[in-house]
Amino acid sequence: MSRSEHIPLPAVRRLSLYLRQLEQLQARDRQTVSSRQLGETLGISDAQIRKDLAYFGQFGHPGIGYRVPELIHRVRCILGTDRTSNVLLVGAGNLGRALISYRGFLNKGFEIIAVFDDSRNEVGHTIDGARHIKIQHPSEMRSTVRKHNIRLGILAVPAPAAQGVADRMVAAGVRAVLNFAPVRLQVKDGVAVSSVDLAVHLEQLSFQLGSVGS
Amino acid sequence: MSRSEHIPLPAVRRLSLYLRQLEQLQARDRQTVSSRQLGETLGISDAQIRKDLAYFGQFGHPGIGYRVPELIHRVRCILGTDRTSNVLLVGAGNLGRALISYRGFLNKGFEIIAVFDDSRNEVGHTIDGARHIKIQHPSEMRSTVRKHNIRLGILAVPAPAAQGVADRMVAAGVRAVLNFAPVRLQVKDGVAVSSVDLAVHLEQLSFQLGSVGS
DNA sequence: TTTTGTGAATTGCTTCACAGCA
DNA sequence: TGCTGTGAAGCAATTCACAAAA
Repeated sequence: MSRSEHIPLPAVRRLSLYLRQLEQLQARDRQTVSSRQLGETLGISDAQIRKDLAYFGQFGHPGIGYRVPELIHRVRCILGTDRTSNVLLVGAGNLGRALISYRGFLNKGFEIIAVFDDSRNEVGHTIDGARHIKIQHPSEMRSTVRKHNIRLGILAVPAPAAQGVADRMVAAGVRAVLNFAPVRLQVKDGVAVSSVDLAVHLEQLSFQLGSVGS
Repeated sequence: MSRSEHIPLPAVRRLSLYLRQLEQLQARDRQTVSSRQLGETLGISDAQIRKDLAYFGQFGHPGIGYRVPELIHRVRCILGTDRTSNVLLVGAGNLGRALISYRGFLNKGFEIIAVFDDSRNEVGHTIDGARHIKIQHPSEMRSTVRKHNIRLGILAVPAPAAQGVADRMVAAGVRAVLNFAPVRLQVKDGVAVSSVDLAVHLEQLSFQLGSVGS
């Protein structure tokens, strides 16, 4: 069962949602949860949840449901967030700074430990928000990636620079890129890209506004 | 053909990508483009593009392709971005400020014209970045929404506050919400929600890292 | 009972392949 | 010839429904 029989990407995305909900349940000292209960808050069917989890193994207990702490551990292992990953970020503009100071990353298993920007007046300076991260010049990227075993990079530069920076990141050894630029990135096989595209989100909402009619 | 025969949501999302690519082509004075050419840069098949566009009408010219300026106009009308929409934003923290100063919105047909935050030391102050937007208290939301005919709201507050703010936005008359909080928002029928979920993106990438093996 | 895990049925989306038009 | 628009075919994802387990 476990891996290899081809897992739908939507199932992986939902796994993240399950994990978050499970963490909330754990915070309330809930010991077990059924697929139906888990799905209710998330608007996902019980069958969907069981099938999603079954792609990765048998974690449930018939008649009982899923044990919350156990399932949290299993899902974290599946997603690879059972240990914290070092992350780099390129682009110390408004968005980049907002991401750096975003608290949510750390307890999700990600830590931004290096920031790059090529503009003169940024390099060498420290980010305002607490943790003393010095902004480095991109030329140092390769050595930093090796030194801290960085596999994931966040791309928060303007669109015209995005592909060039992505190439640099991949050349430096980064294997997964979270892209905020409104551009389709070309990367070699074995490198994963996930894009956050604000225009697409806004236009999708705008379309839905038109469909319902005001 | 046009509306009503049920349009796949993925098709709407791709429409945004087509539009962006078309705008780039127009900037290079390209007059026409075939579905194959349009798809090449985006990694989308020609048949997919023709089918997506056919959900909304017949815009192409056999033997020629699609006329770039014409198709741009048509797609903007479909998405509802042929005229600029007034947008409000709640949450003047790091992320909120980054979004306000983000240039990309305006020429995509969206303008943030009102910002709300309930923390004492924010209300009344002006956002640093250029355009003199005063931060308002949420109690003024309803009147501002009516006054400026706002239908779309951006939610950039911490998770625990998100549902409450969403309720307030909907009560004020907002019909579409772009949500940045890691929470499943409950809204009444007729209100559209689209969520940007960083944890989901990061965990998806983390999973893919594990699948390929380092 | 309750609830899982899973084959079977179904729904939805994408690709194929070709008639028709320029 | 080149290219669109579209029914038919194929594939992928979701839901159904039930045997097995507690």
